[in-house]
Amino acid sequence: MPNISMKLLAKELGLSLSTVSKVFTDSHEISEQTKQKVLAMAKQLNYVPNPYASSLRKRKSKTIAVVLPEVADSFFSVAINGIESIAREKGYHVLIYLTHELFDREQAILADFQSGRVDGVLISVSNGTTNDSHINDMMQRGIPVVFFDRVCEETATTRITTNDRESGRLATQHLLENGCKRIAFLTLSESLSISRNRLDGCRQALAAHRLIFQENDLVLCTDKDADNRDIIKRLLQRKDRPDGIIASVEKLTAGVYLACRDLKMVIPKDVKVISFSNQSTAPILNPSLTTITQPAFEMGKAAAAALFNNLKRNNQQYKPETIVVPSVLVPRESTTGVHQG
Amino acid sequence: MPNISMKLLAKELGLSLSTVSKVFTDSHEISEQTKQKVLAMAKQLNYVPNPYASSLRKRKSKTIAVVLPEVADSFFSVAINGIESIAREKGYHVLIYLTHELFDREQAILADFQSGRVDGVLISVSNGTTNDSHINDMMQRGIPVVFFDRVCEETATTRITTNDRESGRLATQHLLENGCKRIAFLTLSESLSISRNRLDGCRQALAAHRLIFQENDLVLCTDKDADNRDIIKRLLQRKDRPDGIIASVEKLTAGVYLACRDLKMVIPKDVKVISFSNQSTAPILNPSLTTITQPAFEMGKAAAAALFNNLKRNNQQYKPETIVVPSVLVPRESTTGVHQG
DNA sequence: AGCTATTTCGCAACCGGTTTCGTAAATAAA
DNA sequence: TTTATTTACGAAACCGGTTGCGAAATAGCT
Repeated sequence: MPNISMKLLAKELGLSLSTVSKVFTDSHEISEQTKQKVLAMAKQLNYVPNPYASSLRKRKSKTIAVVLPEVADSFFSVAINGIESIAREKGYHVLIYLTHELFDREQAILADFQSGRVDGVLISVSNGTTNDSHINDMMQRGIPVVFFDRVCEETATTRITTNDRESGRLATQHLLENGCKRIAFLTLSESLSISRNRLDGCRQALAAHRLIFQENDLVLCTDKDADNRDIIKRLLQRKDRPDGIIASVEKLTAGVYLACRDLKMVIPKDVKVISFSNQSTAPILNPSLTTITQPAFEMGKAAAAALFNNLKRNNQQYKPETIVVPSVLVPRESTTGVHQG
Repeated sequence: MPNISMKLLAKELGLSLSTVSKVFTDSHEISEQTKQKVLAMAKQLNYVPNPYASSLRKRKSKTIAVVLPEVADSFFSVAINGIESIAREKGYHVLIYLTHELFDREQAILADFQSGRVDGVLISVSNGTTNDSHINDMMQRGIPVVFFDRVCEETATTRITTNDRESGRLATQHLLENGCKRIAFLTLSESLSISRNRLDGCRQALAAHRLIFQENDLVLCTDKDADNRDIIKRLLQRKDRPDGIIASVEKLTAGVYLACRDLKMVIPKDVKVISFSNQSTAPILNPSLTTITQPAFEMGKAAAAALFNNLKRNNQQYKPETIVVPSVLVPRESTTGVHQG
């Protein structure tokens, strides 16, 4: 049995195809009476209109794409929830794509969107993204793009970020206030906007305390946990070792804890640790982990909401506005030594 | 400027629309020479065929749906990676939908798929799913469905699970071998297949040791962390309190650790803890957490692979096969007291 | 009643590819 | 050279809705 089409529905009702179609677009041309009749029959036959036929004619897909580096990180997991929640509200569908931090894959994914597959794109750029021409191509084709979390700052469109610089500042200040004299900053990338901004904030805070950031305290880690553990161990074995560590991404936390364990160093006595993290296990780590927690769900929602705004006014000119959803610093034992609820 | 269409491309080349189309389907009817010419021009003009026009005519969307309870859990996050990796390999696109554990939302989502939006469905059923008629509807329409992780055992289609029962047995046995006399089993749902199976395994292991499971040692938790903390505290304050706890889902772990902290009970001395979890922080918890780790990535891949198999042979009859990807028990301090790497 | 305005619906073109079929030219077989 | 095949391409129908426009039916008005 072929899926029932609108044509079939029309024949069943003794109406024309166009009349039935107009019922579904809720056209004023159709009387309330026949609308009811059609809707009733549709429900009875379990009819669902073919979205692709509609997309073809209307040149709208009612679909957005979410392009992410990966979903291993708990930030993106939660962000997806936020995105999905408002997409569903608007009756949109969500396609998901992973770049695995590869620039060429990111380009290939966006290139496919030239086809009209999606009406808009939400993107958190990959680690290796060096330019934004693929993004601009999208927008020139009339497909709005909204950045979230990992943004391209030069690109003229809406950006949703958290207050990365401010958070970096706060994290550093928090360490200093808890007695740290020398702070190391762990990062995965020097090019990513969020990393740069967090580091900038760190530098600012140090400067405010008349300290300057030593360049060898900027530690570039890899995406392999085992390597990071070694890298951090070496950091902690230096004679001028830091007494405070900022892990600028969630996945570096484990390396710090394990390195300390290996070296029999005690957090926070020997070294204090603060991490940019959304992990729900932060309170039950030992010691519990002081975190800068990003508002992942809210950022997801804000990003989707902004995209739908840009979708509505379909001019090609989007204002390069940056919406900032602030992170919160949650102090715990790893910096304060103080145990709390 | 309208997006360039195949018709435009054809005109540009002085060829007919159908000829150009046949180039893209790599038809034998077209000479190698003109194929090259068309492809070259297509690349030059940056032409990407409209997927919806193609879907409409071919009655294939090259798209699959992934229906999940939520992505807050790290299991699903990683599973998505597995799914996406093989979908991309096959040239398929991935739509994602969240049920938020609501049965009616799950039904509504699947009902939409009657439209032909997707060629196949990967689903992990919601907590509240009580029957499988919506799944069967899908399959009768010729849309294959593959379960993963949270399956419906009665439904006649492919299922990807981990060895839940065996793992429940192993977890229990592990606790017993480490000296536990009385074991509590924390769960979120009594209806979910995975919970039931894990519990069954637990019962089996106890029986093998000539112990029987006390019904009040089955503790039903909620999805609110604060409540769970209290529930677990009450459990640990009973005079016949357990000396071993199995958390059958990841998100219950925090409750156990916090409850113990509140009561000044020491893991593993006072109570040993094992958790079904994929959290990367397990090794750095204090004490480090013994886990049963599900092979999330492999399950995602297996599920997608199975779906594509069912997609290929497009008969409506799918064999109700269950593919089991085994979990691994990683012993750590929370049960053994022994510190390791 | 006569005439215009409004409501309600059907016809047909259209969205952008896909595919069947027909045909002219090129090649092979007789 | 004639006939049978094969090769290479174009015309047109089609997938399943959407929409502009025209026409019939009804309502409103003098």
